[in-house]
Amino acid sequence: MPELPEVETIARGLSDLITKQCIRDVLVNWPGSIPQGEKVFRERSLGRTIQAVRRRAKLLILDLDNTASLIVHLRMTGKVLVVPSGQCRDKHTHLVVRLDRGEDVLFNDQRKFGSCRILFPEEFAHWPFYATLGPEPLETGPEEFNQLFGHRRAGIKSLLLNQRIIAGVGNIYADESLFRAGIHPRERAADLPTEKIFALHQKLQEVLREAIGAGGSSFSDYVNALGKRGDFQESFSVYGRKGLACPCCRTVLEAEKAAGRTSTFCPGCQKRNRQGASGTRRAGKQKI
DNA sequence: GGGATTGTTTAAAT
DNA sequence: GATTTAAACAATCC
Repeated sequence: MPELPEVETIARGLSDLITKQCIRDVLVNWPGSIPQGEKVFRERSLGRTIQAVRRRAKLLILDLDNTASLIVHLRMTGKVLVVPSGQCRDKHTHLVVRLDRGEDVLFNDQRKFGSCRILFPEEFAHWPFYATLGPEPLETGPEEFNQLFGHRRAGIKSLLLNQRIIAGVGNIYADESLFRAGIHPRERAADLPTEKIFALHQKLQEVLREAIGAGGSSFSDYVNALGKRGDFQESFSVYGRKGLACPCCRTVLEAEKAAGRTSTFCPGCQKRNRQGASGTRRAGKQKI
């Protein structure tokens, strides 16, 4: 749910609220939210000042004045909220970072998949997940983008979702950018003409920028650091709209599994390159 | 209670 | 051996 635009929105809001504030206390309600354990987490954060808040991929990163970084991965249902100290605590609030000016930063996660850790630069750089992330889509030019995808035989959607190929894209923005570029989600990347790859690059950047401008998407329960919902769900063309009309050609939208995830697309606007044309013809061996 | 939800890892297949 | 696919995993909701 929180993908690049949502995490970016949280980071920007959080930056205004907590930069230059000092961490006075840490309260742990669910130890599973901090894999390093409470002792290490407290040692590395108590008395430290938050110098900057930023995003990389879907990671929210708070840089501390001891060179360490507090890194939050929201996964499915994670939220980070700033509230007046002691307020608004519910059973899904797993971690409370108490600041020195009367506010708490809450880590709230209904499904407990998210996590928070504090890493020093050396550890951060060698964290396998971080070290293997692909480039930021908004900082990638068309030629580089083409090199990431052009020769690969995997389905285009699974590549978009692969954080090692390109970072920060999830199911929403994969479906929306494929629709805008007129590409079927199960098309093999290598079968796409270069112009289509360029189109995808442009549309992906476009949809990400629009979503950031709208404060992210809140089709379910996403909220930013102030508890405010985003507006981009109003602009979805295909995501979550199976059975409804394509906003472009009015064809009924369909859904298929691609890379193990539901993928909604328009059969009219997103036609397959070759395979689809002659039905189910298939070369080579075929088991009965 | 089965199925869907998510991003990521790991195992298996090509 | 590299690339790709599928299944597993976490917890919860409907």
